[in-house]
Amino acid sequence: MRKGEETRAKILDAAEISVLAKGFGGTSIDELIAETGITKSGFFYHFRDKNELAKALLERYVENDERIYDEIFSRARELSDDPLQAFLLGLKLLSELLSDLPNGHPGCLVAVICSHERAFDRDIQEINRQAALMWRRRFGAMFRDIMQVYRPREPLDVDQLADMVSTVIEGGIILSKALKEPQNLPAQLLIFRTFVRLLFQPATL
Amino acid sequence: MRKGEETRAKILDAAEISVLAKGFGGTSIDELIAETGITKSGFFYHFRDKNELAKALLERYVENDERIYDEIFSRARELSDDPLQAFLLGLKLLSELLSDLPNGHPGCLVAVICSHERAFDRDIQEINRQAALMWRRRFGAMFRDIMQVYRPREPLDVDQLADMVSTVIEGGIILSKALKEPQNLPAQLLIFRTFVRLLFQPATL
DNA sequence: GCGAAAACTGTACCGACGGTAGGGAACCGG
DNA sequence: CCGGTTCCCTACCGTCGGTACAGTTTTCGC
Repeated sequence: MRKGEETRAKILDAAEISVLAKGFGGTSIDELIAETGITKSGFFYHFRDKNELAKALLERYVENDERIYDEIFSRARELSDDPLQAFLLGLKLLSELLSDLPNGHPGCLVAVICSHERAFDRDIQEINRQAALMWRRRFGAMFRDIMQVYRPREPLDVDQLADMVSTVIEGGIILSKALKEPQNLPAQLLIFRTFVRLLFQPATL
Repeated sequence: MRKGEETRAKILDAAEISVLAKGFGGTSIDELIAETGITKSGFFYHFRDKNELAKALLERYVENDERIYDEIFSRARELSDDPLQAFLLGLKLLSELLSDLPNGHPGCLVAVICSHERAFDRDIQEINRQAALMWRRRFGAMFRDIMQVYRPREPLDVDQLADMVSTVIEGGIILSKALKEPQNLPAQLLIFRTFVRLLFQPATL
């Protein structure tokens, strides 16, 4: 029982690395079984087909993603009672975390799935959608808290503003990869941070 | 001679649709030749292999992309002499264009290539990088023009600010797809527009 | 209208890959 | 020691990317 989960995890580890580097089509099952030292039958014992592998991979990825966000923003919350300051601090911490990754962000599985749309069944697309909705809820709640205290200088839809956090992260990942400038993603996050600060800054002068 | 280019274009048309929908791995040559009514030998007469197809596809995509940006922002420039107003107008026009696409943005080939990194040779990755650099130059020039007239409320790196345009577009495409909300991308662009307006707005009150 | 190049077609083949089928075997807790 | 879990082994299938190469049609310049 525990052995099975161990093997499963090893497969998922190898698959995640390969998928983020080469896409799903570029990831062969033969390659995964070679890397994990398992046989083909062993692989298909754990996953009915490649689609189920993708599903398990995405589920694990999203869970982990949520955990990281939980950690960062709860830590930021501990450091400041003010919801705006806590959010800005959270963005800073996230930016630093991303900046410390030696080879840059390895890529977002949600984005990879989006680039393959039709190749996956509705299950997977629904997991993807729910992941994006969870981001929206998370950051939306933060902006609502902020708006209890600060008035934005421009009226903006809270959900759209919340989506912008994900937008900047996903877009930043792509640009970092295209430009081969890993520091681009954390930089983009900091610019967004400046925008948010500007948005809720009380009118000075 | 002209016939050859016609066939080539037909292949590229079919390939672009399929690649944006299913990724490169999900696009089979057999499928492309079926759709264009060509034979396999005919396909390989035009493209040595799949990699060369990808290269031609990306080159064509980037050229077209540049053309669209040229049109939109030169039109915006005609409508306003003020560089800030022209840029804000350009974003608005772009947002409207994207909003009018019935099924949303079909996807960005540059982003697809990024999700497949290792599967392509350096040629293609270099084209991708150059495309992102051209975006940076384009929008960077606009922001420099703006800064000749307006002082930003916060000091920001011009290139990073320029990259943010691409970031929001790429990220918006992904989020629109993940959420299955095509209107998300134009909405994100408008939020960014608000941010830019805020950034260069002279301090009021 | 003719000859040469361009633009294909047809056929046969290869290895890699995703996936299926089914018969085991080692391990492990009760 | 039984039985489930967790695999391994072998053999096989269809699809796909790609090669090889000979033959045919289409197009274009002269």
